[in-house]
Amino acid sequence: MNTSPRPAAQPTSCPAPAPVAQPAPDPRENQLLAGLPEAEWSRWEPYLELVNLPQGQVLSESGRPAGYVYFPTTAIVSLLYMTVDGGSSEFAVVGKDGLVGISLFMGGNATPSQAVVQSAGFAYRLRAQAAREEVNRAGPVLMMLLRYTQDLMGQVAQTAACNRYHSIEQLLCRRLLLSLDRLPSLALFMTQELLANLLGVRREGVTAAALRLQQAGVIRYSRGRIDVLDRELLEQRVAHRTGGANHEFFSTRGAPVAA
Amino acid sequence: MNTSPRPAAQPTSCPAPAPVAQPAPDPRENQLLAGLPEAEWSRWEPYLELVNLPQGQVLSESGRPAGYVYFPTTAIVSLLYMTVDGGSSEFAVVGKDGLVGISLFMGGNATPSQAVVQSAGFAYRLRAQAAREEVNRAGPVLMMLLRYTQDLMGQVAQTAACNRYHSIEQLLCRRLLLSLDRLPSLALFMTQELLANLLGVRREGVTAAALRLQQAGVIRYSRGRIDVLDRELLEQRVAHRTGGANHEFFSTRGAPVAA
DNA sequence: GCGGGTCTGTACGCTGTCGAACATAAGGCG
DNA sequence: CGCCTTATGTTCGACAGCGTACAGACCCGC
Repeated sequence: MNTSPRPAAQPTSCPAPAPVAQPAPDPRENQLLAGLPEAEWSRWEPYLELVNLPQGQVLSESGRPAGYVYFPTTAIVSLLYMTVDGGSSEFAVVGKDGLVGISLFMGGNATPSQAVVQSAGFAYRLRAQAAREEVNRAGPVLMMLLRYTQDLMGQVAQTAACNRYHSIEQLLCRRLLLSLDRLPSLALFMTQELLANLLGVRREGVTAAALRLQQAGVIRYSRGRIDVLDRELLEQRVAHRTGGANHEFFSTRGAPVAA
Repeated sequence: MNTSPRPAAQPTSCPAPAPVAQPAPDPRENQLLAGLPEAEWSRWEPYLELVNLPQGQVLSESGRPAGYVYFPTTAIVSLLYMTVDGGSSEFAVVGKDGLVGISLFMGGNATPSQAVVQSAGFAYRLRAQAAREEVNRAGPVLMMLLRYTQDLMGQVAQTAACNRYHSIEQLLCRRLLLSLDRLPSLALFMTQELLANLLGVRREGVTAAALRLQQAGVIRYSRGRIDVLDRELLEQRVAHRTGGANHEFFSTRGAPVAA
């Protein structure tokens, strides 16, 4: 059986690429914001506040209510389920495809979860109060929020299934793709240790899997930097049953949310 | 590594206790319905339709939209994530504490999931259209739906974590408790084969775990009937680390939803 | 260019789970 | 009562992942 949960996945150290890239961050890079009708968008725009999220920052915790809803553009955020003994397990990944802070506009949040910035970058945030008001309007924004929530649910359900059936290598491939889908480049900045914590496996397990991937020419990595050389191969390995039939398994990408 | 997903968990055979018990089913046994304010409740009551759900019935599938939202009272429904090769993995359990058909009032449902009646019983159902109209009112009903969705998310996230860290015995204990929390009695009607499919493990693994539980006086079972003798012991075993420190782990019960 | 911290690679024994195949028991039904 | 189906129990070898411990490799700062 699996035993101790991995330590909490908030690396105090991780080789983020210095003070992060500085390109102009357009709020509409976030797909949810981009999908808003003009009317709602112009109402919101003045209230959106640009923030630079350093890797490791905690955006929300189960106990106290976070004051903002975050719409990442270049940042990536991990949603972690916290165990009683301080461990954690990632159950969803949010990037430019989504938003952090669902619990703000859906009633009480009793789930021991945490949102931690996993990859430094930019996000736009909105005061919780503003978000709640939008819910009461029962307009397109509410629909957007509901659609995204639905999508997130799908991602979490898939995570549950993967956690049950996948090998470490498969989990790793899937996780790399989750980040890849939310970044412009093919370079990921995360150590094997961090990956192990997110996936809930041993660091050595990640090392072994990463080695295989590197030898197969799928990725190249060194000290916290991972370059994806062949995305297709990566996708194949998620589905690939190592021994046995070669059927597909889980699709990796979440369904596109905002049109 | 884990390999093949378990076969789909829709047992064509399962020793349900004949034509099910026939007690008078009060809609307000469902906690969500019970939590509605008077105004909403009286608006809804005429539209609620009592249905008797046989074990194995599929309430909704990813492809086609189900026409109803179901509020179980005595029935229990499994939410299953479907894999591409026909396997399935349970990611949530819904009983009198919740509702089936979230995707009806939240936009597009791209998740390959299925809602299957796991334990025969009664439920009240409402036409999808009626549910959608309530969302647009942005009233207490919407709040109720959002709160429950939030709760469900928590349950799914927990399932993901459990699937990563728990042993078969722990998974089994948790699953028994999930059913127990949604039934009036201490008798569960499910074969080890069915349990194995829900949990995503081998039937033999369930047999071994169940044997240990029986020998420890936690449960007693025979051919599809499981009697829980000591619920507390069951709860302990979910958290219990077999070897090593004895800290708690995940709480089993979902947070109460409707006040 | 030397030292220390961090990230990655390797090894060993152990246990839980898997796949497969088969043995026993408990009900249902004719 | 006896047969057949279904549920549960048992066994065996294989192997992925775990815990632990340690060795190299790379980077940074002094």
